[in-house]
Amino acid sequence: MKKNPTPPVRRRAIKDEHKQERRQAILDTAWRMFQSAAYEAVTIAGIAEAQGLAKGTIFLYFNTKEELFLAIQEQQLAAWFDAVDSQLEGGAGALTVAEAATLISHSIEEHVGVTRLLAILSTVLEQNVGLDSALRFKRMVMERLTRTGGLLERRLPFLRPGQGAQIFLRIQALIVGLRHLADRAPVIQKALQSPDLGAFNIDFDRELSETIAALLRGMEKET
Amino acid sequence: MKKNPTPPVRRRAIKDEHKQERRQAILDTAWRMFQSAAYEAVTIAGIAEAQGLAKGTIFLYFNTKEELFLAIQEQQLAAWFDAVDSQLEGGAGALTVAEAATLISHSIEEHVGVTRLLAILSTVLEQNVGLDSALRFKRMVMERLTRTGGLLERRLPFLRPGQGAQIFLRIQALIVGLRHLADRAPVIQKALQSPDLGAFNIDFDRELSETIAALLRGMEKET
Amino acid sequence: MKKNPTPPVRRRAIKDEHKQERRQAILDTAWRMFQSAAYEAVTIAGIAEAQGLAKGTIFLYFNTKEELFLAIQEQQLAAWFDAVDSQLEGGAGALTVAEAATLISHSIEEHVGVTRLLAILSTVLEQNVGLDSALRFKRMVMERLTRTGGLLERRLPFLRPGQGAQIFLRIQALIVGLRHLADRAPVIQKALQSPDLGAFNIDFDRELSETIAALLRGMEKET
Amino acid sequence: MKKNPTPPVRRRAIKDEHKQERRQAILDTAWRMFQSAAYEAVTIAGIAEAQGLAKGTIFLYFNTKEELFLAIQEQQLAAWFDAVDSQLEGGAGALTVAEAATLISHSIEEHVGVTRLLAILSTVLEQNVGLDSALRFKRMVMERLTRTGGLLERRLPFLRPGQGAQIFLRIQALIVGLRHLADRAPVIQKALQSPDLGAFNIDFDRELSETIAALLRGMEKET
DNA sequence: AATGAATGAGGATTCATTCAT
DNA sequence: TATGAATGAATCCTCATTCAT
Repeated sequence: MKKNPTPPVRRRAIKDEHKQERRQAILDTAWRMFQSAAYEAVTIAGIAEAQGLAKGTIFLYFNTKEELFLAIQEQQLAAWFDAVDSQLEGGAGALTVAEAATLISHSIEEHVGVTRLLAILSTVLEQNVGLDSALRFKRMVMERLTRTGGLLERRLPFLRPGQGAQIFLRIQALIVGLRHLADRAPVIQKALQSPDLGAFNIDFDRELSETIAALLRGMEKET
Repeated sequence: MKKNPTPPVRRRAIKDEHKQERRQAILDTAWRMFQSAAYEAVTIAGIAEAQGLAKGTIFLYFNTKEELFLAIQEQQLAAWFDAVDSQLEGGAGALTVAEAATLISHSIEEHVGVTRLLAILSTVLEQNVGLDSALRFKRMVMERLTRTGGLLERRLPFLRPGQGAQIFLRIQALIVGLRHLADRAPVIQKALQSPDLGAFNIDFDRELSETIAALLRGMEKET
Repeated sequence: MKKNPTPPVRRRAIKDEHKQERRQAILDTAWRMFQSAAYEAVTIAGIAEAQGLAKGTIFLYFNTKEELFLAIQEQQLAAWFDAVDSQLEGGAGALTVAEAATLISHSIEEHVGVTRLLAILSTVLEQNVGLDSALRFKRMVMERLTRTGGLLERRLPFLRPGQGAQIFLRIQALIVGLRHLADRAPVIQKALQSPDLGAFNIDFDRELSETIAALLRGMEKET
Repeated sequence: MKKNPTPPVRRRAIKDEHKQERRQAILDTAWRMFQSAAYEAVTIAGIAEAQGLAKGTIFLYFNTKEELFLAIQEQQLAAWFDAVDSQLEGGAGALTVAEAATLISHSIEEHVGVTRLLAILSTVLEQNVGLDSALRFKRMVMERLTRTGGLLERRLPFLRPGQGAQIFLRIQALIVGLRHLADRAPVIQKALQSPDLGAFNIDFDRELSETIAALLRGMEKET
């Protein structure tokens, strides 16, 4: 059935480099599938098939389904932090609160997937994961949070040391919460078409942006 | 086998009044069980048994498990709104932002269960309910949100019309997000014992309170 | 597809009597399947299908596959004890050791299945069973062992109190061991066709009978 | 990465002698692991790792996991026969039945592992081996059985030719059966704490010893 | 209205074994 | 010879929901 004269996929990943490639290919496939389906709908069997591998092979690279998606989250989160960092490092002078809020909320808008994963992080992903994976993930987040928080503090001089990271923690909470408000089940979608419920049709991006702005202003004033 | 001359529980709820009683009894039992167990751990079979009913009977009063818990959420949310309302109506003069933040966050602290339900509202409860239930629930929330939002606006004069409700929506998002951050799986719990990760051990109540305060201050300044 | 004008199987077992019937039907089916297949080859799905039930229904009657087979063992063992008892009660006078050995080993020959179950009792059946089932089973065995042991003591006057039961325990061990020697995998079967290995082709019944006889004689002499 | 000037382990076993060494090393490791874990818990991967080899390498020396353990059983059984032989050859005169029973049961007590392997011999080990391995194993057992049986006949003059081997076969059955009775699953362990079931808590060594004695007495009397 | 027996979908995971390198 | 990456078979059990009684 398969007659590729030149098989596009390496049969065996012997070298570390190739193993990394394969690991990444699995992550990419899973990530792609997750973007158009709910977490539960993305099965290991599906990922394996889509990737041209056997089910068992997936488990050579990830101990559990949850660890696989935690690894995805790790990368996506890192990508988001990268984006924010480069924005914050892009300039030197102090930002206005409005500018900072826009910068952050824009970066989030461009990483929608992260927010969907974030929304199931504690209830699903972190539930079936080894201590190693958990530690690795949390440490990565902590590190980036500290770093990016520091960068933010530099651009928002009213922030006291540590408040940068704290803001991002609060923003994370906001993201999860707003994701929940914005990702509505079909029935809810339908219900909210009722004119009297229009106010529930919130715009995730806009609402996030404004709330972040308010939050920053509030922390500024606090000083 | 059981020949109670005066059965303590009504066998059949014929009159509407009795049906309501039974419906409420089911809700109360489920609510009680949920307070000391995870949602998944509260099974229909368990509720039925605890209530002295048959499994099938539960489904005469609620179409799905999710509708049952949505009804609970409706009541608990109403109770919370009641508490906030009475607080806001208790006084007349303008509140400081700090006072308002304390008032709100205290009311939340006293309704922990609500926040736990809120955290699974969109991902679980709203996923398997009928349009009727969804509409009814959303309408109730909208109504209370508007009302309580109005009351808040009266006590925080810097708020523009509609901002009161908006604040509560933002707080809802915060609650969900912070719940997720605070309710950690055992592995995560263990991981966070690592000294370098201590900053992740957030105190739900305290963090919520402070963030609400910052948010209110920010919205005040906005004007 | 199924158009039985008069369905041969009751659809729902409401009355206790019918539930017992269904439970027994499941046991009978599983037992029948076990007699022509290895334990692992008898799957719950297979039993359910053969019985015209859904998989889940089996679990209404038995908590685990192992409990199901433990229940079978309970019945089969009881049947064997019944047979031995009736033999022992059939006469009154003292038996010779040879007569007793023959009586017992004959009864075993007529209950081959019991010995096959006995052979997997501790390694398989007792591994995934609730405390209740375990207790129930062990108590039943204990009771019958005591009873039948007592009967044996009456017919073999040289036995001291308690030795009857002890003999049956030793016989149980012998059965298990000889079963293991006699139930050979196909390769072993083939290997034992080699002339120099002929002595390994033991005859379960004969060997059991003779060993029991020797054992009884030895216990007689002991006195 | 590792540049040991004098590698402690031979990388490649070219000469037959070295192959034997490696084969034996694998057996020793597996045997050591089996002594503190259940058969299923001793995995090929585990053995390989403990031995510093790759999984695949194990299969260069043994066709299946079962053949590996059959080879272990072969050696351990031989060791046990050696022990018995040297005991039997140690003296010259006739033994009493009690002395013989003690001699044998003591030798078994000192080879607990053998009895544990014996208990899974026919149900597990012999199920997935090649004809060659099977033949080799059975022939070895036959040979030793004959030899040791002969030695026993010399020390127990009442035994007729062939009865020595027969006794050991019966003892093997007893061992298997008593192992099954003595090695109880945790639930069973718990169940047997019930006072009325105390009689099931048999002492393997003691029971084996007494039963062997009875068996020998019985065979003596038989003559 | 109440019961509770029956249903059935649904999926991760392990590990001996193979075989490309 | 050695490696170790890849394979893939194989199955129990839960529990919300339905529906015959």
